[in-house]
Amino acid sequence: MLDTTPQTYTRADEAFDCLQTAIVKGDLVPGDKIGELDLCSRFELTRGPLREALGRLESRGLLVRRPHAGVRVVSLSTTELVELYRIREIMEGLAARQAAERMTDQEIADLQATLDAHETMIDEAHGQAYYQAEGDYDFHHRIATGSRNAKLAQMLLGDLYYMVRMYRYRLSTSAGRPHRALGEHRRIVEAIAQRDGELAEFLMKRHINAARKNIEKKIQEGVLTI
Amino acid sequence: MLDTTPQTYTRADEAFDCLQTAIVKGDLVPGDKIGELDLCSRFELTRGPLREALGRLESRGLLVRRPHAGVRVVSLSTTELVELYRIREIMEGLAARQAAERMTDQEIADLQATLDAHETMIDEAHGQAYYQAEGDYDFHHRIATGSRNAKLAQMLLGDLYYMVRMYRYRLSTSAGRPHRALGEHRRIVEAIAQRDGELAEFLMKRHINAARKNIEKKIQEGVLTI
DNA sequence: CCAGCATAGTTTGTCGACAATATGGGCTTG
DNA sequence: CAAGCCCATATTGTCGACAAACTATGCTGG
Repeated sequence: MLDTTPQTYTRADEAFDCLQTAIVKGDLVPGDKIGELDLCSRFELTRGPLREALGRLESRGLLVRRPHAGVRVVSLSTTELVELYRIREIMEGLAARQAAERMTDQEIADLQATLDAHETMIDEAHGQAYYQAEGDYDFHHRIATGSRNAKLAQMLLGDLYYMVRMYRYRLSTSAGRPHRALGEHRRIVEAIAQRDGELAEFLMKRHINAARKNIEKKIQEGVLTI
Repeated sequence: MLDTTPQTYTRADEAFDCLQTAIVKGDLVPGDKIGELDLCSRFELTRGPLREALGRLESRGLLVRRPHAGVRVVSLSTTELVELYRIREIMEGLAARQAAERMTDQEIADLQATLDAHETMIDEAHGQAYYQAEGDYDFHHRIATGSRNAKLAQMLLGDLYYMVRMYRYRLSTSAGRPHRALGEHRRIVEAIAQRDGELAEFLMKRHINAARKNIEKKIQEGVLTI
C-alpha cells in the first residue's frame, strides 16, 4: 500500500476543469448570464456534478451566483484588476523569497532552462503575445510551487492566476515588454540561484509592480476597456 | 430596482455555514473521517446541498476529499501552520496599508471604540482566552474590510481566518500576551488614524510576526502538539 | 402614454433512488 | 502462523423528476 493512486476522475472534477478553462480562454464572457442546462448540454454532463463545480468556482471568485437568478462569470472593474496585482505583488514576493531558500539545485537548473526556451520562443514568434503569456505563466508557476508553501501555492495557482489569465488575453503586451520581462525573470532566477531570498523578493515585487503600472497606463490611455 | 435584496438563504448556504462553524469550533476534529449521511442527519438536510457545501469547503482548503473514500477535516502540520502566519503577515500588512489610505473617519472611530471595548473585556475576564480571541478577530476583520480591496478581504476572511481560528482554540494565549497585543493594536490604529499607510503596514507585519514567533516557541517547547 | 401589477414561463433549488467504487472481514494458501 | 486474495457491505458518485422562486410579458388603471 505504498502508492495509493485511486485517482478516479469524478464528473464534478471534469466539470470544474471544463468551466475553468472555458472562463480563462474567454469562451464564457464575463458579465452575461449562463444557464445551467446550457452548460450541461455543452459539456455533456448532468446538473448534479455541474452544480458542485459551480459551487467551487463561486468559492474561488470566478463566478458570482445569485439564488434562483442564475450564475454569471465575474466581471472585474479596472480598479479591481489593479488591486489583484497589488496582492500578486506581495504574495509572489514571498514565494520568490521562500523559493530562494528552499528550491533544489535541480529545480533551479530547470528554471534557468525554462528561461532559455522562453527566450527562443520570443525570438521566433516576435509579437506572438500568446506564447509570451504561457511562458510567463510557467515561470511564475514554478516559483510558486518552489516556495514549498502549500497554502501560498494554492492561493496563487488556484485563485489569483486564473483571474489574471482571464483578463490577460485582452492585454496585448506592449512592444518591447517581453524582452524586458525576460530580463527581469533572469535577474530573479540569479538571485534565487545565489540563495539570496531578500533580493529575490525585492526583484519579484518590482517585476509585478512594473506589470501593474503597465496596465494602469493602458487603462488611462483608454486602450483597455473592461 | 434600487436595493435588490432577494437574499434567499439556500440550503447549501446553510450547510456551508453549519460545517464551517462546526470545523472552527472543533466539533469536527481534524483527521478523522466524516460520513455524508452522518452530516445529513446531524444538520437536517439532504445530500444534494451538503455535497455542494463540501465542494466549497474543499475548494477553500478546510476539507480534503478523496473520491469514493470520504471526506475529512484537513489537519495542518506544525510547519503548515507556521507558513499560514507567513502569508497572514504580508496580506494583513497590505490590508493595513490600504486601510490607512481608504477607511472613513467614521470607521476609524468605530475601530478605536472596538479597542476600548476590547480592553474592558480583557480586564473583566482576565485569562479568558476566548473573548481575547474574538476581540482579536473583530479587529483584524475590520481592517480587512476597511482595505476596500475586495479580493484581499475575501482571501483573508474566507480562507485564512477560518483556518487560523480552527487551531486557535488550542493555542491558549500565554500570560501577558493579551495586553501586549492590545497595545500593538492601538499603535496600528494610531498609524491608520494618521493616514500613515507605510507605518501601519510595518506595525501590522510586526504584530503578526510576534504571534508567529509565539506559536513557534510553544511548538518547540512541546506545549503545542498537533 | 406611462407606471404598476398580475400572471405565465423558464430556470434554479431540492429530493429520493440507482449505480459504481473503496474499505474491511473472512478465507485460503505457502 | 502469516500473508495475500476475494467477496460482502457500506459509502460515495450520479441521475432524473418534482417543487419553489425569479424574470419577463401583457394588461389595467391613472
